[in-house]
Amino acid sequence: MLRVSKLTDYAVVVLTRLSEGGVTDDGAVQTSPAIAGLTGVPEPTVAKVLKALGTSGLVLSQRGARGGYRLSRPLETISVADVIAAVDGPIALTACVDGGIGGCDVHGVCAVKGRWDLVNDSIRQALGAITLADMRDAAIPAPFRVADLTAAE
Amino acid sequence: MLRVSKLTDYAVVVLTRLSEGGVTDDGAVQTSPAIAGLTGVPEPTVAKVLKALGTSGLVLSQRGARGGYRLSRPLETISVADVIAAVDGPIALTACVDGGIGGCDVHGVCAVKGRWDLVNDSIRQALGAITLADMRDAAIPAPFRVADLTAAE
DNA sequence: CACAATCAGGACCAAGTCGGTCCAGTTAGG
DNA sequence: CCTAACTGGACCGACTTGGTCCTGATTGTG
Repeated sequence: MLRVSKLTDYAVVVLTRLSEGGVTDDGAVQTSPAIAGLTGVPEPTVAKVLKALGTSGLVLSQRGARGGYRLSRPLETISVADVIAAVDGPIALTACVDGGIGGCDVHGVCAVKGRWDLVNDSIRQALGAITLADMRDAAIPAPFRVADLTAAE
Repeated sequence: MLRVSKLTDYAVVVLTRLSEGGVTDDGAVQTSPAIAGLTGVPEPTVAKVLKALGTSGLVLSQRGARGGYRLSRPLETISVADVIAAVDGPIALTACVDGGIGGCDVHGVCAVKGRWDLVNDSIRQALGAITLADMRDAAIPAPFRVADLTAAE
């Protein structure tokens, strides 16, 4: 099905919310409970997503009292590939990818060694070309966008 | 992780093998056990993959004794998207896609409604542009291929 | 100086899906 | 008429995923 995890979906919501400053724009950072309340996503899940995002450097964290999270970069510079890589790990469609951990069951007759590489590259390229700003704009009214990649079959 | 199922991987192997005619090219069709023996994939799994491929029309089946499977189209005209759609179902990265079954938990505040559409379209385009022939050629020696989509970042 | 708020990192468990197997039925050739 | 092979389904075990919670570290505030 080629699905991305629900966590990635939440990450997009959270990042978009972070970019909008929240209801009370008294400071630069927003807390996990505040974001949870604004997005409707359960608090522990929000915290989990924020942690993964922080580890990957997509958001900056301020610890201690009056702490919270804020974006490290504007939405326009964050690609979908970045979010997926942060939450779901590296983008690779199959188990036997570039590096190749070597866990192929059919190693002797494996006919697909490395074949998915160009597919993976193509996916990475497609995902790297779409930013969160594009996704945000796509949800609004929207028939006036560049339509650069939407000319699919 | 954006992974495709292992079944899809097997499907590529099986289809490639079908295109090569097998060891004994006495007829046009190849049986499931024969393909299993040639690829190393377990026979029941091969049968399952072939069935899904047959349902989608990617392979043609001949029932009865001396029956078997054969490709309905040359590898050059079968895209990765076709295989994924046949084995894993329609390509959609998230639960709430175009049609929208309406099972959104956070329906009231769901901030991603329709946002993934252009991502899905981009993925479909990328996957539709790569044929099984491309993947087959990529596994051989191979720095002399068209390099049409391999110019990723 | 002590307390409270908040992030950090992990373990943990339930649930859904996926991979894989098998069985009964149907078709076609020898 | 019997055998070989596809067809379609049910079925079960295992893995990953989604989600929760707990303990510890850090920092601003009273």
